[in-house]
Amino acid sequence: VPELPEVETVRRSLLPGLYDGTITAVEVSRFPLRQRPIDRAALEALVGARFTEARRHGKYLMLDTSCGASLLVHLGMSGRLLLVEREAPLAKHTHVVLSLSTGRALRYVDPRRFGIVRSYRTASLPATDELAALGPDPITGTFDVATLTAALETERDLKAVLLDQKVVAGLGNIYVSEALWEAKLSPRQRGEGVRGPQIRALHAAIGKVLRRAVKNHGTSLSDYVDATGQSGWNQDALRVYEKTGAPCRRCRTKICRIVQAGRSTYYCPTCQSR
DNA sequence: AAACTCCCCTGATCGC
DNA sequence: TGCGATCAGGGGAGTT
Repeated sequence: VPELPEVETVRRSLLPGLYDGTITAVEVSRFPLRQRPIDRAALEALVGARFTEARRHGKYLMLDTSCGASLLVHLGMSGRLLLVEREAPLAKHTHVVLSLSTGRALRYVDPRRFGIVRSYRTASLPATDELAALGPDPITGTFDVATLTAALETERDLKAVLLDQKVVAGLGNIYVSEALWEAKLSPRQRGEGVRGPQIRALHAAIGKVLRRAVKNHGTSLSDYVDATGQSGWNQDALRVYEKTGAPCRRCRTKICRIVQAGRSTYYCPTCQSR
């Protein structure tokens, strides 16, 4: 499940090599990504350009090029962005290949096709359907206690608020559970019931779990790997996610799993009681 | 506004 | 050994 730390790890692992050479060819599969056909012509317009910057906002990667267009990538559930030798074996479910003059290739692989690979004018990226409504990035952006406080003025529960990409961009199912455990807050607590000190604790917890996960090169629970095919090791640092029945590290109570909005939430019923 | 349901999609897993 | 059902969760869309 690629969330902010996994996408950031992909971004960093692209940097050795991404800016070298120019794009020489584009190939796309016949399958749609997220129910929309891949825009072959828009991607082919990148031929001749070179990558100049690799940026990230939440779970989105923005790869700027010298022609004024950017590649916008979202990994969805099962997406992989790989920078490999041109001749490396082609993985099943490879949907986009950008060949580089260096003999390498940027490949997008996504079995479930929930992801996005699109090209936009760099200047228009902030106004795109994908990015326009995104909340601040909690690592690089302006996600502060005041922003979180305002977002918590709601009857929605904490799980729903933190998963909402309009509130803060980059948290997914894993890191919401982890941040709420860190802050000792119940995922079922309503936003408006959270008081000042708890809001500060939650804000700090979000930063802490995300920074730790980035340091650990992301969480490789199922099949997440970076752009060079390397796994992360943050799964060894998880406190609650997929830890049903294991003892809470703080109080030894067994970790519980509940379902909220059709998604699993893991938490300690004792030290996250409110 | 927010909750609800349904949908997309493949691979792993499980029961028979 | 295979085969269908179930589950996983990133989103979006439509309805209440």
